[in-house]
Amino acid sequence: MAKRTSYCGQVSKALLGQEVVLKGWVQKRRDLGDLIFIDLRDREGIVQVVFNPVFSKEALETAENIRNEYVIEVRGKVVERSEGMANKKIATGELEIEVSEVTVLNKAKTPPFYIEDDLNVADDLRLKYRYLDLRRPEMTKNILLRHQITKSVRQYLDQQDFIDIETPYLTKSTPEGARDYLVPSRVHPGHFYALPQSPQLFKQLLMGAGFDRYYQIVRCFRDEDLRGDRQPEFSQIDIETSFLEPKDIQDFTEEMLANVLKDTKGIELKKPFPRMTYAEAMNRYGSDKPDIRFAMELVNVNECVKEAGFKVFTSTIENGGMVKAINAKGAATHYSRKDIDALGEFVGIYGAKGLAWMKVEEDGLKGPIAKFFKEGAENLIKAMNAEAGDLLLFVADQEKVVHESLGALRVKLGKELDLIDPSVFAFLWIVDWPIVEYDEDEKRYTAMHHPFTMPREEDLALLENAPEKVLAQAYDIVLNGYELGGGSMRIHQREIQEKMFEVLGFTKESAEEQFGFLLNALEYGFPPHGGIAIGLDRFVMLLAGEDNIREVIAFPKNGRAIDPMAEAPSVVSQKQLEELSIRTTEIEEDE
RNA sequence: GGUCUCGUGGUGUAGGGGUUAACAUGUCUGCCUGUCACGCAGAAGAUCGCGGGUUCGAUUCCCGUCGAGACCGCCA
Repeated sequence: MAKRTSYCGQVSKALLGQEVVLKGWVQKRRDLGDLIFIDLRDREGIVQVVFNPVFSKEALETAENIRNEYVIEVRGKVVERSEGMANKKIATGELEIEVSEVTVLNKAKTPPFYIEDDLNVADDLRLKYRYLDLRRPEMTKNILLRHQITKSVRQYLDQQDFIDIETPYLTKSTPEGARDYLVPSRVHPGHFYALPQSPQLFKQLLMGAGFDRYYQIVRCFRDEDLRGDRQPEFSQIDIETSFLEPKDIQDFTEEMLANVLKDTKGIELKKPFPRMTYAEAMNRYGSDKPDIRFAMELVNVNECVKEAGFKVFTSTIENGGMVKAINAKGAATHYSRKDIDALGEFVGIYGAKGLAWMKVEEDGLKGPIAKFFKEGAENLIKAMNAEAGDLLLFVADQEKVVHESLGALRVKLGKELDLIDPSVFAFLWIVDWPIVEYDEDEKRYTAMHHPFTMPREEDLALLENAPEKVLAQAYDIVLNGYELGGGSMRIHQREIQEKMFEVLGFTKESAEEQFGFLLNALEYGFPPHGGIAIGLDRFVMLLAGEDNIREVIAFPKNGRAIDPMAEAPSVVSQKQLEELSIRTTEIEEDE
């Protein structure tokens, strides 16, 4: 077997006239009889190779039996295609290879789907044959981009004196947060490890150990239902530092992200990124991860509507709720009555009991409820910054419902009305998060970020009696409407950490049992510290222009956490279970 | 856990109470020396997801089930 001299996709004019050896997969064979063209593909691209009895009769005869996805090796001369024969669609389109020798390295069955971009097949089929799916140039490109991104991140963090340290995957289950993936211990019957939801405690303890600046590109595991931007195992760029302020951490994070954008997309980001408080984000966008690439902000219209005599609005306000609206600019003609009804159903998903609407026309407001607003129309139009052709959409409810429903509607309309420039990367910090929120189901406070987050110094006194008013030294980084990452300053004093556990409903004993090692460590000279974690999969997804993180993970799970290729999860033998002292309650179907 | 949508040759779709189940693409065979969505001629390929019901008759209607997708819940 001859040595490869070039990737197919990297054949260039510099090689003109030279003999090359290429190895790759047959993308397409075009058989014209005594003349055969093959598009040969490898990870870098495609080049056309030509079989002609003038170059080699033997090679032509071999080529007659070659089929798609065969792995072949060709030897031949790089030549310029004759006038008018260039293919502008591929990078190597002005060149081709005159083949003098060909070897079939391996045959291939006809693949279950065609290896091409813009594929239209069921996701499960793609996942079952993921190794074929990954041959598709757009998938190869995504995986290569992922590599470029992690390379850029590592380079930057290394330059900044961060130390890459591994942390355990077999660790301890904790009650807070997501459901854990458990791993049974053979050596200790009835005992289980948990796979980490994040290396949170370990990275804090590394600060306690004095490493000062840590990073790790690390797998995290959460046993929750999947979404387009959520997989049961996912990767974080995990960072922790000692002795820094939130601003320092945000600054180097921005620089790191900006470097990646520059290295991989050639885009120069403006720094610093904008900052917005959590309260403002909820108020203006109805979301803690607003997409600020377009406006259509939520407007509180309580003052404009409370006197109007429209009972739904007035009674909501009287009962402590609110009325907010968004202005779908110029959408009045795009949306029929039926379309608006559909929008009403959409906000219903988020608990809104209805969607009121009015169309703005030259001579005022129109629509079934317009009659209530004859008086205050001017004010309303002004508040909504409205003009003829606009569609005003209102939700009246308790704050949470108003924000969630209108926030979601805003995003939906932003897409439908094509208000979003997909080439823009809009980063944003969300700061001043509440430290806890009240969980109605569990009748207790739960940590909004995590239980180790440091409250603002000035709010510490409130922790005892009004924890819901305490703001955290926490910050999320948002990109194009996705939560890209989040971080915080951590508690480094035992008393405050104990107080926090108390607020979260832990008894002294349970706190000691779950997190005793952390509490102990805090007593041995623990430095002030804080950090951040960036969701790598989402970051790659957004830079790749995809809308599902499956597209940037080599071997992802499907929507039900199954790997259709490896057929995981699967039943295991009775012997294995016995070794682990495990008895299952489900009846196994296939062994 | 909930709501909604979908399940028809390898793949993607159309169809519809009685059909030879249609189309595109792929596959196979033959012809073809400038193709690149090659072309031309021909061929093979489907128990219409599975189970039950209604009916003289079901791939079509109904119920269940399994599978897939989207969203909600969940994801500190």
